[in-house]
Parts: sequence; C-alpha cells; structure tokens
Amino acid sequence: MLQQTPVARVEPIWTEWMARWPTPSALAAAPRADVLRAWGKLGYPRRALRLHEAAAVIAERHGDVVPSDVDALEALPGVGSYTARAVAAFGYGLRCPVVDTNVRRVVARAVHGAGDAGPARVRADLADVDALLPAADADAAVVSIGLMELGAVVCTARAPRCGICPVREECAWVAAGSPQYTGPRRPVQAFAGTDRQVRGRLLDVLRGAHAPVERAALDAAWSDAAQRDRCLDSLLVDGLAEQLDDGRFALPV
DNA sequence: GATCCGTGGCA
DNA sequence: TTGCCAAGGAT
Repeated sequence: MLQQTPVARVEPIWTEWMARWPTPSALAAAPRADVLRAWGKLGYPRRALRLHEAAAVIAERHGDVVPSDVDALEALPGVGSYTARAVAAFGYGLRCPVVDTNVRRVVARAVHGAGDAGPARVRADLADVDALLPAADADAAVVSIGLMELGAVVCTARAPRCGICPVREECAWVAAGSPQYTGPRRPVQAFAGTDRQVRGRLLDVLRGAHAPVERAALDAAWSDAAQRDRCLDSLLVDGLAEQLDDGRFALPV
C-alpha cells in the first residue's frame, strides 16, 4: 500500500484491511471484487491484485507466515527491492539495507553532497545504505527506520528542515553550501487525459456498482470512445474487470 | 533503462 | 491554478 503512496492516505485503509483479513490465508480466500473495493481509491489497483496473489503464495508455500528471507520475499508478486527489505528489516529486525525515495534523498544529500537523488540505481543505492548500517541486526534495523523517518520528516524534498536535523554537522550537502540539484529529474507524470485517469474512472464505476453494469454506464465515464475502449480492454487484460456472458461488466470474482 | 500504472494534498 | 511529489514494481 505504501508503494508510491503517502503514509497518511494508507493508514486508515490498512487498519480496516488488517482487521478484516488478519492473515495471508484470510486475504487469499477473499473474492477479488472485495479486495478491490477495500483498496478503494488508494491508486494503482494492480497492487491490490498482486497483494492478493502474494497472500495466496504465502498461505500455500510458506505456511501462512510472511517469509523473512529477502529472496523469498522478492519472489512474491508486487514485492520488489524496497518492500522485501522493509519487511526483513522492520518486520523481522534484520540487518538489511532499505532504500526508498526518502532514504535515497538522505544519502544523496548527507553522504554525496547533492541537492537531491538522481534516478534510482538499485545496486549502487543498496551499497550506499549498506555502508551506513551497523553490524548487529537490531542496531541496523533502528538505523534503517531512522533513515526513512529522517527523509520523511526532516530531510524533505521541498523544504528540508536543516535547522533541526540531527546529522547537520556531518551533512556533506550542508558542508557544500546546500547547492541546488541540477541532475536529471524523473519526468513529471501527466495525469489529466491519460489512460491512467480513464482506467481510474472506469474502475471507479465498477467499484461503486454492487451489480454488473451495462456498457452504457461505462460510456458515461469518459467521452472519447476510442480511448475508453482501449482502457476498458486493458482493465480486462489486467484482471481488474470482467465481462459477463450477457455483455455486462463487473469487478472480477 | 524508459515507460506505464492512480490518486490527492499542498505550496 | 498548476506543478510537484508520495515507504515502487513490472515489463
């Protein structure tokens, strides 16, 4: 849920989610339609399907216990470098570099003296953070959460609060005079008018309807017929929607 | 490595 | 208002 999504938006949904499906097997047993509705408007709904798939794998192959091994975690649907290591470090207290957008920014500034992080380079980023971790598992896990919090609360993207930063005296960026970032930026993702917006509109119709809907109901969600059809087809391909024998559309079972 | 995949808050 | 950004991952 936290992938590319602010903590404040995730928290209430996560709380309800965990009360409803407290174990992997409980989630795996739920219909996908229920999972997608509970996901609500968190965004990137394919994450909900992948989480559902991951729950099934954990239930069937890992004894209903989330694995602690990074390789086993990364093999799960929707679990990549960041999520696997976050589970290992924060769920199991292991020494494991955790690199998210916050940590990359902290390292770029405090270690490399740059104004911000460039494009992600997984291997190099992991090596940078690994070099900062103490040897003992428990100590390393504390440093890991500290790095993330520092980036989320103090060393923020727009207006870093260097005045209250605990590593200000050691920060290479401050030492260099806080130069502005000049490197390449991740291209700003357009949204208005894109397929992502259209898919979101269509899925919103299906989420809100507690019975299959006619095509006309989806037609009302977007005026450009060609784009609408293309997006509806992509939702079907992704398993985020299904078409019934009578031609109506619904969230997948 | 570049691109695609949602949504909403905030400056 | 518009642009930026948010505990990334898959292809």
